[in-house]
Order: sequence, then C-alpha cells, then structure tokens
Amino acid sequence: MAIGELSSRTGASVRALRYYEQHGLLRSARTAAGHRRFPPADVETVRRIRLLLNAGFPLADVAWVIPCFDDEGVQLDACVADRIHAHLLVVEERMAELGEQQHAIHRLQQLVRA
DNA sequence: TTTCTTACA
DNA sequence: TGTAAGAA
Repeated sequence: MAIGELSSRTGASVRALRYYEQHGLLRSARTAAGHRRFPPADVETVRRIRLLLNAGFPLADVAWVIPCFDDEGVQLDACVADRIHAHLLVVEERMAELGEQQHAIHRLQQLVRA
C-alpha cells in the first residue's frame, strides 16, 4: 500500500513513516516512480512501533524489540525482558530527578516576596 | 492529488 | 516531527 494509506490506517504521520523506514524499522519496495510500497503487515508493525515509542523507548531499542513480538503481536519474547526492565529503571531515575526539581521549585516559590 | 527529497524558525 | 519548496 502507499505511504498515505499506511498513514491513515495507523494514525502515524507520513513524515513519521518515512522516518521509521529511514531507521530500519520498516522496509518498503519502490514503484517505478520511486514511491514507497508497504506490505499489509506493516499496519501491525507500525502499531507495535508506536507501542514501544509511547513507552519512551529510543528508536534503536524499538528496532531491537519489534522482532520479539509473537505473531498476534500480543506477547513478547522473554529475551527482551532485560531491555524492558533497564528502560523502566531509566524512567524511574528521571522521575526521581523531576521530583527533586519540583521540590527545588517549591522552595524558590517560598522565597518570592508577596 | 499524492509522494519524493532536502533543509530548517 | 512539522513544514516549505520544487519536481515527478
């Protein structure tokens, strides 16, 4: 299917689709005019990509995890458990930092003269 | 009209 | 990632 169709079927922008392809997350054939042609299965692949991206995984990790989905796309191979856990730790670390910044901001607000 | 590539307030 | 520009 054309990139526009894949876009409307997945909700991902045409721009994002080209970006995914550029990073090896998607593969496409080309028409004589140079237009991309995506296989029907990519509709599901894009949904999986977005699932990982929404969880904050960097694109490089997404490329690594995508092939670990089972055929239905509902279960993940155990081999990616470590990556997922590592990412969780990164996110928790960020939350801790943000919490400290939040406190610092509160302290600053108390220094403001009424 | 849709898609392509390249570049950037 | 959005958007602009020029071409197919």
